[in-house]
Amino acid sequence: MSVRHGLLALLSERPRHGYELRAEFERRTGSALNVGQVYTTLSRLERDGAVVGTGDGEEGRSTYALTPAGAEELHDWFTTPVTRESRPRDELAIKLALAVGAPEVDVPAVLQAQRTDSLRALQDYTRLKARADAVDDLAWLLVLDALVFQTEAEVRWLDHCEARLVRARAAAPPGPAAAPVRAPGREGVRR
Amino acid sequence: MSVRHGLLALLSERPRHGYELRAEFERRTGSALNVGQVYTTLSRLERDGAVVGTGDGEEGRSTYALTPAGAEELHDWFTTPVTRESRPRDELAIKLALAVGAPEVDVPAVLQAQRTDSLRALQDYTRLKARADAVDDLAWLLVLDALVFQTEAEVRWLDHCEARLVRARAAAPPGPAAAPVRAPGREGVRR
DNA sequence: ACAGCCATGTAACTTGTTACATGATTTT
DNA sequence: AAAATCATGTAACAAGTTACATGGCTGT
Repeated sequence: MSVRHGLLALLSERPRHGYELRAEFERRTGSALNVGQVYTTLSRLERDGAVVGTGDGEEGRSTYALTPAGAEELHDWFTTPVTRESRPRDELAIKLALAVGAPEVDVPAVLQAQRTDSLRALQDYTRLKARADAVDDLAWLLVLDALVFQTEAEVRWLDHCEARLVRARAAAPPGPAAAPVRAPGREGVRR
Repeated sequence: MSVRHGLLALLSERPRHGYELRAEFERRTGSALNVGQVYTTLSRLERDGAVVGTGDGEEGRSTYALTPAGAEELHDWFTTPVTRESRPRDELAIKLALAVGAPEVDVPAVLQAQRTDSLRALQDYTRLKARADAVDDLAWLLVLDALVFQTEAEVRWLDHCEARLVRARAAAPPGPAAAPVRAPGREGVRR
């Protein structure tokens, strides 16, 4: 619900209309946002009593403002940490976890392709950061920092995966050997 | 589409039925999966010709198998890197980016709450890793490594945010001073 | 007999997303 | 005059998620 709460956050500064919300959201978070979604989200927010739309006289250009209920929802968002359980599935981790068990999958190639892409992305972020530093845009700088930190961690993880794979192959190299011990059951990270 | 492709990956090893798919998916990826979603996803896969269900005689227990089309879709998944653009929005980054502009938001408190939660999660993962190491479950180990790397990066980023905030406040401390320069426009990470 | 797990499936709903239709205003 | 951008909205759909209904099998 990043879009929903993001719109609430922008409306907490002052009332705005849809197109402006989209532009501000993209400018500060660097996350593209389809205009259509702004309007669908705004109607849902209005339905839930979190915002009110002031039908500005004629057609077109209706401005939305935060209600007390919306302010409360926003406050809850800011004070509740983002837990791992609340995040969407990590597609890359799932892909690798299932790749090592699937037949006919060249796992090192998968790792290499991913690393190449991540390193390229890292260069882009560094370039963008230099530009963002010049104009002193705090919000966008924080987002870029996050992207850099995450991508660096990803590259390190990919290296780590390769090392683990080498070790695993050394332990039980060719053909169908004795079936490895299976984990009996585990819990904890479950959503 | 992690679930869709994840199911394809499991079916590439051998045909399975729904309940078993759910159990294997959870066991290897540590990502909880509602049984209902397995069945809805399987029917979509069947609709798209990626799997075939063998209506096993009587009611109950129908087994699903990969088709050539499904194998191709799976191959594409494995060979295409996960780009930043294809990932879901980063809720935490968005939250912080908008928090620094919103009035009446205690940003340091937000950072602190998030850090506490992340550090707690980090401890959990370390404990789980010790257990996973013992039973030698490669897939699950890779997933845990990813969680650790990501969470560590997140904590470092939170520290970094705090430092940036301090610097920003030192540069333009109290009341409404001269309006800071606005970024004129920027593009690149857009989806 | 009953609790609990194995197993399959459906209905309803939410969020996110794209594509499209429409028109006003601004720039070239 | 034409092109681009501002601006609002609707329709349709994909993916994920929850809750529910149903029934078989197993262990106590």
